[in-house]
Amino acid sequence: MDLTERKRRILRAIIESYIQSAEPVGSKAIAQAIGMEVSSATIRNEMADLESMGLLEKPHTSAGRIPSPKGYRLYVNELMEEHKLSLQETERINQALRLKMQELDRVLDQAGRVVSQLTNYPAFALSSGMDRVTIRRFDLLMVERNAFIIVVMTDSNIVRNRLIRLPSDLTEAQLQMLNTLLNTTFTGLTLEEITPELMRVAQHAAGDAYGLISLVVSFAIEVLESLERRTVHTSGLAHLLELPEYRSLDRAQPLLSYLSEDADPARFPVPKDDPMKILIGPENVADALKDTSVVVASYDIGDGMRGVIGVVGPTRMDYAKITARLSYLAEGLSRLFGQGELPDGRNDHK
Amino acid sequence: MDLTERKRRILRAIIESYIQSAEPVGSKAIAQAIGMEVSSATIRNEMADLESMGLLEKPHTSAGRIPSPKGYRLYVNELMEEHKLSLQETERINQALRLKMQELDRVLDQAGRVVSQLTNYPAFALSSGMDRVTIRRFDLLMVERNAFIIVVMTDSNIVRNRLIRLPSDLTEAQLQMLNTLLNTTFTGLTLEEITPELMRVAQHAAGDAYGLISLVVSFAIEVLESLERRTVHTSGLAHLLELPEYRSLDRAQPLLSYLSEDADPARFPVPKDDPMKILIGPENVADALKDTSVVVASYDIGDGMRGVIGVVGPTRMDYAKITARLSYLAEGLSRLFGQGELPDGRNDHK
DNA sequence: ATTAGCACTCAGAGAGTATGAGTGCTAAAA
DNA sequence: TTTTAGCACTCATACTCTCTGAGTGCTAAT
Repeated sequence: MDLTERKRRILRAIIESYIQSAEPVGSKAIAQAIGMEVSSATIRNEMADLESMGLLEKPHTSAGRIPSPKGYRLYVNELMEEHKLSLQETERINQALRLKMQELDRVLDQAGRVVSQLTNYPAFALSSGMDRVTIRRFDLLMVERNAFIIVVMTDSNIVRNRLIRLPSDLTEAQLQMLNTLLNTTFTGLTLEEITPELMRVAQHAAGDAYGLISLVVSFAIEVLESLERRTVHTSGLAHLLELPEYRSLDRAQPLLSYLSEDADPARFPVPKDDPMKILIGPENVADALKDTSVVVASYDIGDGMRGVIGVVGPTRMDYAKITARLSYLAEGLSRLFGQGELPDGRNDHK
Repeated sequence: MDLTERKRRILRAIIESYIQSAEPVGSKAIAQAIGMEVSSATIRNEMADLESMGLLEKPHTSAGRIPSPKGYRLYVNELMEEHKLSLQETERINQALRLKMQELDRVLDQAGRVVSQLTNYPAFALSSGMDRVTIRRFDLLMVERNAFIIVVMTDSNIVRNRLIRLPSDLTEAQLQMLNTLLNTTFTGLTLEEITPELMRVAQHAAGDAYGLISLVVSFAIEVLESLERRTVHTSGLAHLLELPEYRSLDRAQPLLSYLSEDADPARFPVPKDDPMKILIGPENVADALKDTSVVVASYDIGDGMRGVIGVVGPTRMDYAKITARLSYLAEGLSRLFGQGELPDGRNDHK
């Protein structure tokens, strides 16, 4: 059986109605939506066909039809019209980019927050853990006789610092020596390359100052570790409860706990080749997401790394609107990072 | 009518049973809990008295009794026994302090996360915005000809940094000059004291390099602003839904939206004089919290500043357990910060 | 002061019924 | 061959009614 133009129109009308109302759609309503060119009986026949093609489903005999995941897929691939962002929408996103990014101190993670506010769905943001990060340079700044600041900068242009206080005093000369030693011995090394042997070598070279060396190096290790670690941030989980499909706690609970707090980054889908990906219901690998859809977009954060933001919702989510907003935001983020100037001080990528 | 010893025992038994089960407590159950010294009829009489004293309530005629807020208050003040933390519990908290604090990069905010995991209730953490922060020193570190790192340190020993890239090149001498100018002109100033006039003066002094000055100063302003701003972080909101009183979404929804995301710090109670405060039901100012209880504790973050962590839950929350855990954690945090060594690099307080 | 006994209350569960939106099928009309 | 009107059928939902049992307050006896 082939998908005539009329069938497509009907399918699209059904999906768009269902996206709006979350209620099964009946033949009569569609007849009207289509424009009364045919009667509801005809629509019924068509709907029966669409069902046998696997594009529609019936919650029970005497309800209307709802789209199947396959139906949504067809819709997303072929039927869906690009949602044009209104001036207000783009303005709102731009504002979020400008304002929020200045306010929030961990841009990467907090991008998720913006997404969730923008879409009114729960959102997540992944920081893509980097491989093989190394320290490019160390700087030690004397503050008082017994305190100094460590500043380390990685090869991916991330800068981190820490204030260290010491029980004993310290001369400018010592610090200078330390600085040289660090920059000659510990730059350009990955986490694995900082071995105990290396530390022993450093111990020989440094003598008394070895205690200081190990303080600085363990800070460097912390920095490298934190950068290699991938992290998830979820936000707007409460939005889930606003949706009719999650009014019942039994439905909401498992999804919430899947998403909440210390979620495992590996559980979240990431777009591979394309900048954006839509996963509908069972297309998701994770069991907890089998009844939900996920839209993910990635954005450029410089140095060839990509950040990921995504939205989670019921399969009937408004794909057109969400994808439009998400991709606009992702583009904005890419631009922001691509320019080489991060608004926040503690996360500097090129 | 006075509160005899027996009445107190009965009240306590009722409250502790209700805390456990969330079900109205009947006279028979209490007779048993007390030890069968008296019959249920006697308990009923006592309960009637307790009710007329405003310590108990009836959801309806033929249910058992539940404690009133006044009852909880009495319990908390006089009846409650100190909950002794078990070895496992203290160990768990210590571990959270050690481990989590190293992992998480924004200790202050993330303290809330630990609380929520520790108590299984939604939790919040406030960073107490500081007054009159000033920059104590600026450091500029040359990275490449067209890039340098700004490091600023505030009078409260917080260090922040940012990498700046420039379209044009820059000499070491220029940077040196800039450094001196910044450290003579812009240190020790509060946000309000950095006026346009001051900027004009700096413009005269700096000449061509003014563009750089304004870059650095606007970064400093950002830092000062971010420190003066009080922020809330809530976590573990999903725990709310595990509680029987919030199984119905209509109850949970308003509280969730009150707590969620961009909540206003001013809405959250803070302990004033004592290190810990319990607010029971209507004792809360905020309408949305009228049916809930809040336990808040503050901890020392150095430089005379205090952080606040708190737990939100139904009025029947297990005050004994929660307060014990919260205060132990708060003490641990105070110790951690008090030592002057913060585990994370980007938030250095004394 | 305590207790046994008893009538009374009332939320919640379960059963039965009505409602109506929506379907599939058939047979006639286009 | 396609479309349509008509009709019997389905079934989730809402509603009503009744029953049950935990729990109460009161009274009279201990």
